[in-house]
Amino acid sequence: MKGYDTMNIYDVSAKAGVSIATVSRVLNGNQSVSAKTRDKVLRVMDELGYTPNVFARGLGLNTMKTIGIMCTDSSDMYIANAIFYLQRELRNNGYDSMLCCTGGNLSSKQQSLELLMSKRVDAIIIVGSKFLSSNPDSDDNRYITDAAASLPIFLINGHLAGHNIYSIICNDYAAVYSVTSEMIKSGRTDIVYLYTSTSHSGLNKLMGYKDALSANDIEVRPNFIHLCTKNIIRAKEYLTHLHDSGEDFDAVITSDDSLAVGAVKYALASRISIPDELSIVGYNDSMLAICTEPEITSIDTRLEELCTTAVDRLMKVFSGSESESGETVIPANLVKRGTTDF
Amino acid sequence: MKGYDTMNIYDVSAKAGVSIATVSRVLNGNQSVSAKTRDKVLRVMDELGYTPNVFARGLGLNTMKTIGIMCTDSSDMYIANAIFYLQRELRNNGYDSMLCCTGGNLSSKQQSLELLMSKRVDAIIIVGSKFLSSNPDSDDNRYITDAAASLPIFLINGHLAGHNIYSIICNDYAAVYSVTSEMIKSGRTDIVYLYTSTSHSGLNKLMGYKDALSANDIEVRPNFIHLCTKNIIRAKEYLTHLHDSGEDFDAVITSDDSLAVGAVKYALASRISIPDELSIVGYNDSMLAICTEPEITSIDTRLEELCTTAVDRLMKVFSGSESESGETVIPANLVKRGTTDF
DNA sequence: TTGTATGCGTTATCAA
DNA sequence: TTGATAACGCATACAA
Repeated sequence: MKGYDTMNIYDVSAKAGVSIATVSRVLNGNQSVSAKTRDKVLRVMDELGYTPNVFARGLGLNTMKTIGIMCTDSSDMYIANAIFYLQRELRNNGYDSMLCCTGGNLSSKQQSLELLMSKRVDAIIIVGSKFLSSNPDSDDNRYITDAAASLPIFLINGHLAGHNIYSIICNDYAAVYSVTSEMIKSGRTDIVYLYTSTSHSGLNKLMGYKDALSANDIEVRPNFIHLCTKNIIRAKEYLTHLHDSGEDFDAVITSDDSLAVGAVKYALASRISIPDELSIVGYNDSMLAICTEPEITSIDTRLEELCTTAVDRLMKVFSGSESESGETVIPANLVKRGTTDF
Repeated sequence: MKGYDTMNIYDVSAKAGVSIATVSRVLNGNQSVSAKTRDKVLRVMDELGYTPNVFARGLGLNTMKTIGIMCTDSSDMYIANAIFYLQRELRNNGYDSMLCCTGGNLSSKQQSLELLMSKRVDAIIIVGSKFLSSNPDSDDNRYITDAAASLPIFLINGHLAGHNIYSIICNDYAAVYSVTSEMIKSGRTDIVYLYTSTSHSGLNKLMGYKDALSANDIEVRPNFIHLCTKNIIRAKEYLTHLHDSGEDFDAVITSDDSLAVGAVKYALASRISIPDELSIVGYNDSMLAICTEPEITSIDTRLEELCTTAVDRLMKVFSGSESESGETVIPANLVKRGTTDF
């Protein structure tokens, strides 16, 4: 007993003694069906275990009520959470989702997008700023703007200009600027910045750090800024190296909790007290932030709001009540824990 | 400029001066087309930017080349990783995936399964033992065995008996039995076991712990076994409580890395040295295991192998070369780190 | 309120 | 090797 049953609208119509048009009307909640007829049809559908065939439906309507979700790597905790929220919200609005994890390779991204489009998804949501090329001059994002001619493209935590392209982003610049300023106000001056990515979002954060220093007349020191891979070990190693080479620093701000964990591990290994001698700030407020002792002060980027907002806007685009492309910005939120004393 | 272009097989046939049947043959790589005709058709397709309509195709073939993936919560790191691997493997085999995160609610699970089936997915992969009801006597898993009448159901890290149901699981019992034995052999006798779930897999692990104790003539003490939610804090609290109530223990084995992190935090807070005074073992070998200082010895459940094996078997089922339902068991692997001294 | 007829874009069967 | 044509299951414009 394999494969789907192949009950169709004709079977229902025959058994119910009505036309297929009437069955179809019942199926689609059309009002102009008498209650009596409707009940009969519904009863027959139930008896027969009938389920409508999505292909036939899609053929006429040319939509599957399905949204494509693309990301580079769904095992990244931040992205995994986004997928969860998006999927839940879409479902609440009667849409399903089809997931594509592409990896970092450009041609693989292009291929995935083509694949989703060949499945006739109704829109595409791209999660994570790393998905996009951060070089605005290159043609590397061209395939996305091209696709936007056919269907709405939403970017969660990413930015791309273009018609039919919608960005929902967290105010990363303001978040880092603000926490850096607070750090300075609390008396720290030698603040290291560790980051993971040169994406649009990554560069915004970095700029927030730099500008906050400048605004307080603190010199921006190149060796206090370091690009790590998203990796606990690398962060720990770099700080150890910095320390061993005689540099003094009393705070570390990071673009990801994993790097902050690395900073904590560096301090523990070097017998440096947290937060007295070293203050540490993470980013994303993930589970990693509460794994260490002390637990890590972290910037909550309000991912859930980003996702619900994206789906809300998408539904508005579908209903025609929103047509303006552009950015929606959501402010971040600082969660204070044991690695800071302000 | 919205919506998909609607080039079809007729446009191609007209422009190429052949029948739609011939176009279809070219599309499907049918051999009985002359090279000359094939080239012409391909050229026209390219010029027109034609892409076949999946709905029309699905209507005839009744398949979308899409696999449904179900889980309770894709933001769980273990599951997020599984989704990543599955999606990659399926893609390599020409299949796409449709994700459904259901939450823990039974009716929501049933609804999701119906939804996936209504989209005519070709098979369903269920990830995580928590998805299933662990009560074999209840009818709570009935909807799954029913669905198996229509399409193959695969379980990653879950078990359910039934025709057309395939389980790919890690040998959790053996893994915990083995690490507990090793712990005992290294001289520990007062071993606490913390676990997160009473799923099939969860109970197997617990049994491994109990049996290892019994095999070494060590008493199984009820208060040394504790069910936490998957939560760092709860684990820490319970151990603190145990310690404060005067119980002596020299090892903690857990069913999840998060609980092991809690154990480490307990030890740090109570100034108990690791691993000298307290030895700790985690489970799943996730990123959490390397967040703490010292890093946590953890059981690698070979999730990637589980996933690739599942997809391999699925493809065999599709090709008809595998028809036997049943379990595939993959052994776990102990990754030794700083929280143990054996 | 209900029914009839047609189109949607393929694949597959049968003839030529 | 090709072409004509019949499914495939549904939605919908138009008739009744």
